[in-house]
Amino acid sequence: MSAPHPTRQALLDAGVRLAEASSLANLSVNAIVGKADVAKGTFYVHFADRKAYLVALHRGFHDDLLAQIRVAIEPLPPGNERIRAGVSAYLDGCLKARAVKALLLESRAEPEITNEVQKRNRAFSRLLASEFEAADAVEAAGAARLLVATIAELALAEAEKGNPDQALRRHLWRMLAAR
Amino acid sequence: MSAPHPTRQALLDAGVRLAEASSLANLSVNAIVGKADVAKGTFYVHFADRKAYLVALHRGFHDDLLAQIRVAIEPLPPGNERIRAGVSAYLDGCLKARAVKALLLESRAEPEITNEVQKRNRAFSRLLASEFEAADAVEAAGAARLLVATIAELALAEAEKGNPDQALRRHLWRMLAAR
DNA sequence: TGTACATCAGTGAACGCGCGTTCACTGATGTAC
DNA sequence: TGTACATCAGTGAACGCGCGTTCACTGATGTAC
Repeated sequence: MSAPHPTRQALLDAGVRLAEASSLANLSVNAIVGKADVAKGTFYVHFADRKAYLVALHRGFHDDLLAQIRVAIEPLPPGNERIRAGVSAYLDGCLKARAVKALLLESRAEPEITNEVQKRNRAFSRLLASEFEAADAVEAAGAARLLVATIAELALAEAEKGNPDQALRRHLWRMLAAR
Repeated sequence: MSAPHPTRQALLDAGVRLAEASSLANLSVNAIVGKADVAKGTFYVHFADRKAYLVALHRGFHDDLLAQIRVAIEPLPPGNERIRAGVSAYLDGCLKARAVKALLLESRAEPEITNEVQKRNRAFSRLLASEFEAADAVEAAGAARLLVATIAELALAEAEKGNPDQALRRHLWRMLAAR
């Protein structure tokens, strides 16, 4: 993992800060370069176009989340405790990243990055399905897809609230067990 | 329920047809009046601005869905069968409305109508929670919220597929039972 | 050590474009007398 | 029946605006000789 160019990173950081404060729709190139305090042309030194920038922003967000999940589940043996640890890592990671509302939800509307979001959600679903000791792999995949959507909704609910919602998490554990 | 003005209805129909074909982002006033074959100024005869139009579009969509659900559950006694009938009516209604992808998902990004979407989702949640014969009303509300998100995701999955996904629905019934 | 050239991140004015919205106007229909 | 006026949906050219993108240029740093 080579160190990214500092100005490129500054532009991505500016995007995260903007997404924290408002919505993806306000992530204009003007706003980004304003926040990063660089000239407009500089944006195009580091990104082919706005679409490429948004994809990069997403990728960074999800890569971070995935890394946190891996750290959380790595020491645990397969089983429900491991699954809950992974899901908790996801939810806690979302809570720390206050840009989650914009990145998780609103970006689904931008046709340019829908593919990226779907790819990431499928990756999460596969990860979850692989934890189910399922006799039928197809059934596990279906269950995982619905559960990933449920988990994302919970992350949004907590993002609005600002802190963990234990009652909702309890419901989630029950759904995970019922699968 | 008084009959709406025909031109106003034509503008709303044009929006639905556009949403079926592409995304909400493409629902520009230009595109709408083009599809409805009226002058641009006519749009503002019937709607205060674009935001008011989008809210009206949503309201129509959800009112239809709710009416279908009410018809489906009305003759049934309380219980799991009634819940499944209501959810099935929702999913089947979404499948018939091919604009569902745009209206259900992408509109969450438009800050102007987020409130409207949240209000409607809360209404669905309350409807679902009221079907649970719960000792604890607070717990039922939490479960209902997560389940509404799961059901919406399933509707999206079926919208992409084009027909009912029985395996996913089976998972949903299991989650509804586990609640 | 000094000169010439190459590289490349950074600059910011300028561009065309499509957007949402406005507004003076038209023309059909209804109402008053 | 005819005339004058009011109402109101509909028109479309024109508006200002902010957007994403381009491009000729700058200036610092590295390389060759």
